[in-house]
Amino acid sequence: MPAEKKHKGPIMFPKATLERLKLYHTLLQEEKNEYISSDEIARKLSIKPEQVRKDITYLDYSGKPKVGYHVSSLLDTLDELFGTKVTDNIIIVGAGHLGKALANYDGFENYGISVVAIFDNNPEKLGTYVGELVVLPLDDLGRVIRRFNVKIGTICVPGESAQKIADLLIKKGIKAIWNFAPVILEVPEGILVENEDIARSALTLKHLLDRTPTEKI
Amino acid sequence: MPAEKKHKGPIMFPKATLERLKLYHTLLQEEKNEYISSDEIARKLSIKPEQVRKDITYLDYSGKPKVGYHVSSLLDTLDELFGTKVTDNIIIVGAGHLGKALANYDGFENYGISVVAIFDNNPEKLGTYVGELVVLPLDDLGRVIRRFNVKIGTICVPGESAQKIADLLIKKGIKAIWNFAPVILEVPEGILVENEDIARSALTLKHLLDRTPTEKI
DNA sequence: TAGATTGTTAATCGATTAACAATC
DNA sequence: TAGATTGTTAATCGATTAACAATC
Repeated sequence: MPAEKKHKGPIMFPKATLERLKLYHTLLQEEKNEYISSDEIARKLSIKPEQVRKDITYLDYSGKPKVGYHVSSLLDTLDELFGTKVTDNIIIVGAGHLGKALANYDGFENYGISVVAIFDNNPEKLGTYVGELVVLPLDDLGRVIRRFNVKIGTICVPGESAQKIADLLIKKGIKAIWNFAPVILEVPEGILVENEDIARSALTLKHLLDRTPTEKI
Repeated sequence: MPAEKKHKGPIMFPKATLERLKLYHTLLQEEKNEYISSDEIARKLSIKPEQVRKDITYLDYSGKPKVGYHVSSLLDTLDELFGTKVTDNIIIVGAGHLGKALANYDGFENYGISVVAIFDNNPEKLGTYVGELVVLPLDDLGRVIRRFNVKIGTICVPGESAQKIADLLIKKGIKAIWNFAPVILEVPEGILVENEDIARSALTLKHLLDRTPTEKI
């Protein structure tokens, strides 16, 4: 059936809009007042108020003219959008400093993320505790993924082994990879990858910093 | 002097281009061959080859028709752009799990980042070691910033105290903030903020995952 | 030379902004 | 009601893509 373009179902958000919606989410969580205006949101994020209003039109939500947006119900709408009230079980592969920090990260609670296991093949780490979790061998991956219905796998291993781990995770049924390793992963179609290489993100900072006009002496 | 629009000096890159250039940087670091084509870069990143070529025109670099881009010299150009060969000293505030993981992160070496100090005001942490660094009290901030010419301050404290720490860092002379706390910071003009709230970045993953067509049963 | 690949210009597309209408 | 703020439409701007010229 051609000429059938607009179908019901998941609305696609412009990527930039989605990024801003995440920032609104953070901002609203901090907000103490009952209502907030597009002007105030914009000011705090250094963007334009019409941008904020436009972004919000993508949501199934309306503000009140003359009053602003009702903070808690806009937050509910965003929680719905991101699924933060639905808990997703995730696993972490790699019990190095970063893997351990993530396993212990308490910020996940508010976001519907629960770390159910951490894996490592280093015999010295196997069986040790990371918070309340015991470090498990990779052989247990499949079992844990099935048992906890895990869709998201977090990669915290060195770059050299990241692709191998990605392949393994996918083979064991993972649908999305949260990649903290400093490499570009190749994955089959349909598998999501979210890159989170921490050093790479510092590049933006370094780039902008170096270009800031030099101070007068 | 009006009508003077195009001035020499730092070229401004479109934000999206800059993001991709970071990915090219990562990709080229892994590349074993001497040359790489725009087609291959595009394939690995799931983008279009003309996008890659266009992005590269922003750089002071030319490829070779019929051959491709010379990997090591393109990498040099990108290193120059991001300043990865120039070491920036950074400090970390907050010696929790994440702060400690960052202090120990060995991926920074390749990116021209050196962690010179970690701070915390919790008396139980003061004086303890994080890798080779001793946890220092916030009172030492100014001294360390001056001594090591620190421009980048990393915030790894809980959301509640993040704004206070940001204010303090700026007062002590920091020019850029790398913010791992789950809040939006307000800073004076001229101060850079790079947000890196880890849980927030999981929102994208959750959002997309929830919208993936449900599997047939 | 022919062929492959880069580089560039023009066309298209999409996102942002401006202007203003709607609304409480 | 008047005024403030949202919501929407149209204009602008910028980024992506397509087409093709340049080049080795």
